[in-house]
Amino acid sequence: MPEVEKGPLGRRRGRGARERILGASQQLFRDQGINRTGMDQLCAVAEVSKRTAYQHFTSKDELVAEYLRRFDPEVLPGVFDRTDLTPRERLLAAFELPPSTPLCPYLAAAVELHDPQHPASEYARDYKTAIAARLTATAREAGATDPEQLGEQLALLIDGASVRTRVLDRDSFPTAAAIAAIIIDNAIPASSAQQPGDDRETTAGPARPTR
Amino acid sequence: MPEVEKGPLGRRRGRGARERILGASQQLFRDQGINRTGMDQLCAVAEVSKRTAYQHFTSKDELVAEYLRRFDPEVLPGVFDRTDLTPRERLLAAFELPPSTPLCPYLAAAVELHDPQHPASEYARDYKTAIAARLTATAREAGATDPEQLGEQLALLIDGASVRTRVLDRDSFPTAAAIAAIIIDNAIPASSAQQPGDDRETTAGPARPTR
DNA sequence: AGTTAAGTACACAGGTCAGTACCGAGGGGT
DNA sequence: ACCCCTCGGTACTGACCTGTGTACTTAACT
Repeated sequence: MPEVEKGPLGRRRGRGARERILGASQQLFRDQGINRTGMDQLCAVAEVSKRTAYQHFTSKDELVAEYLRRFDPEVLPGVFDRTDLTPRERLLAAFELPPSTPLCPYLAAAVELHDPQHPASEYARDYKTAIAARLTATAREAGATDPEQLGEQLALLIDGASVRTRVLDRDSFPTAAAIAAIIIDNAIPASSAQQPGDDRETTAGPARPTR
Repeated sequence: MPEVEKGPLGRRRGRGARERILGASQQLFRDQGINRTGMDQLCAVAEVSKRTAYQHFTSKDELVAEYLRRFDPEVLPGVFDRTDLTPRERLLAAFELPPSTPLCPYLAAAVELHDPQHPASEYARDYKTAIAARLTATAREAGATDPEQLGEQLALLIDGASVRTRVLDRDSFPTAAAIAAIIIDNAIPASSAQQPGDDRETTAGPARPTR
């Protein structure tokens, strides 16, 4: 029989059922979407019995919320901690995502669930606000005259690139990065704390890869 | 009983079942999403029997595809026909949508269906490409040095504003319009008839009307 | 050892959804 | 008046999905 391996020594698939469930959620929700992924299939992939799953998460909704909470310490936030980059470079680095990035899971969840009251939707809103705040802080660091505005604008560019990449099935982040380079330079008076006029040449590097 | 009115004179709700079905689709798919709208509810709202619905559309998938096809002659395309505006004004007018605009149905469908092979997904791709082409044409008319790039960029801004408005529950089109104003001026040489390559001074001028 | 927490297997309740079958009835054109 | 097309109502099938109940097995801790 296709028993995976729960022999007398294989400790029966281990003790960390919760981790395996969340791992399977990341894979399946990303590949198939939330609504099209049933708990049966999820448990099969996680190699966990359904009973166990519902002992860890009282409902699928709760699992979805926890699944989103799992992305917090990864993805974009890593960009803001790179002290080897100037603030301006950090703002642009947010657009250099690996080509396999599918669709921001928060956007996907908000659209799929279609219920602003759903805990996952509210958490998505919080996350988006937090990302914009991070961008705003970095924009302020970079010397933007209106950091709030620039942060919000950059956040919009990221979301636009993410959703457009999905719909067109073609990487749209270079296009967004080109826009970002323009509005960043436009939002910083002359040069916040450097020699004036010398940001023209630097943009030619990472700001040109449009499409 | 709450019979709506199909009395001996109420002509039984008329002959146009197909129109009522599509009308109900627009309302329900917009308000509840595609996946969360069942055919039973849809038929009830359309005041149409299920039998009739499946005589007009062989499946729900086909209905969804037809529902998307219905948006063609409306929404954005109306902007491009406004001859009372200059090309540049027409590009900006694309961001002045009524505040009740929920989420581009093509984006919603592509995310909800989660299947690039679905006819509706392919049609969404075609539509997005067509919109970008329209923007590109207008950008060329406005004298942009790289109309393809500007058209693609503006399309990304529209989609970003649309999806972000949904997720944040707050109108993001003004933010997108501010970005659009900057990149449009940045992409048009000086006043649409000068030598390219010198986009330095033009960016500071009318690129401020943000939120 | 023995106890307890965690996990397993499997069946099943209860609901929803897409799609169909059957029959009846109205309405419009000719 | 005729016929035929369209629409209505309703019950139904089969699939799938979330969530639960029950009895059993294993790992870890003391």
